[in-house]
Amino acid sequence: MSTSRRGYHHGGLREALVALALDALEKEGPEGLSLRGLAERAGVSGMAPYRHFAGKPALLEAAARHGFLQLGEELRAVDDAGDPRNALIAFGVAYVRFAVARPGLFRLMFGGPPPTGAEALRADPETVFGLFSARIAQIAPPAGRQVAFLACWSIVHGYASLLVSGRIRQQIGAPTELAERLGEALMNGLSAGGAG
Amino acid sequence: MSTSRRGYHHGGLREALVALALDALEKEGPEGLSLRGLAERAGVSGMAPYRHFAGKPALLEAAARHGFLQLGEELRAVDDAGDPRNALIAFGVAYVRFAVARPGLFRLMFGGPPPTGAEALRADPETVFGLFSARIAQIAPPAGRQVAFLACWSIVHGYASLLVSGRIRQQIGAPTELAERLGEALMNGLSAGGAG
DNA sequence: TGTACATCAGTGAACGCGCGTTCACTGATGTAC
DNA sequence: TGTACATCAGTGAACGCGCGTTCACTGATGTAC
Repeated sequence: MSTSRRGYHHGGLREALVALALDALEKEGPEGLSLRGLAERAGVSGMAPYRHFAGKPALLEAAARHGFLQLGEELRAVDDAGDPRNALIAFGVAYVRFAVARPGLFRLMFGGPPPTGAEALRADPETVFGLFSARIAQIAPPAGRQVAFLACWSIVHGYASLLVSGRIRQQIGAPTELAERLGEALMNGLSAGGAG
Repeated sequence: MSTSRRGYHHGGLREALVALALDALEKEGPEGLSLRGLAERAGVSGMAPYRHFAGKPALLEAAARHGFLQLGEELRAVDDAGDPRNALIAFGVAYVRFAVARPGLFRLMFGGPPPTGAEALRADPETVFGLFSARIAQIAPPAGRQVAFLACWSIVHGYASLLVSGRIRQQIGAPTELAERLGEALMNGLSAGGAG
């Protein structure tokens, strides 16, 4: 609304700061991110962010939450309730694609304990992974669901993490293609073993 | 040798600094680690570390290398060339045990790009995971080895990472027991699908 | 065994930096009457 | 429609801190002769 008018009031400073944080996350990594730097880039005094965030951890949490919501959307976009096996593989591919496209954000989201330790943030992944759970429930017997869920999330998260931390050279194959093959191998295991 | 004599010369400052770094890694996390703090804890001036390390990244690399060597040892200790399937599962359990016991070190080792980007450090995991490779070669056909290797490393690394970053509550089961079940599920998949 | 000297491993003061955060403030905005 | 006033969203100078790193130095050690 006041976005068009430049002046004393920024208008959408909160959203602008989160957007700049997401940008800086990729350029400088989670460690290099500073509140002052973001304020400067937003064209605003160093104190202005404190109008909108309690402090640096609060801003980081907002950025991480944004990431979880975005990841959730990208998973939903490839979901397929009719073919849960394919849906799970597609989730894995989307997860890896997300991590490779936004390694800084991915590291913020999963690199350590949540910035503020807020319950809400901790719950967010479970919202995202409610998608995983729902598809798993379609293919695994109740007793095997927990292990199947952990297996799916672990293999995909591990592959994404190893790519992002540079421990796997990407040249050995397109990440998304390999993610697909990993998913298939695991699917075989879950059905063969009954995951019990 | 001169360890017993306290005086101008510390004696084993390099080793002492690495040991203190490993300690601080668990108490303050990789981000909270400072060269000055370590020097102070070693009872030495702030400049003394520069006798032994080019700078902070060099010290971090030394600590990370220590971690990779240690992890390699712990994997070797549970190796079993006679039963590669069991050996791989035991590797996974040991890997998870390592991560849970030393989360700070684990995050340093795998949290981001290697501190100095040195080739030697990048190669270290491959030394460690030469163990994985050798056992995989015993159970997977040549064409499927790459995928099988990635699948093993990913599932175990992912589970360890999710535990360390607090995204999985440890209460849902003993980490090592779950690691074992994840390993079994994956083993089924690798043999059922031919991993080809 | 004694001496001279190179080298090694530390000291300690200081630098400049960027940070998160505080403080008291001021300009802009919106609303009640 | 106009005015008074509460509230909101910024300013800008300053604080104190801990950091990595520099500099010129000095005490301890070991070795050649």
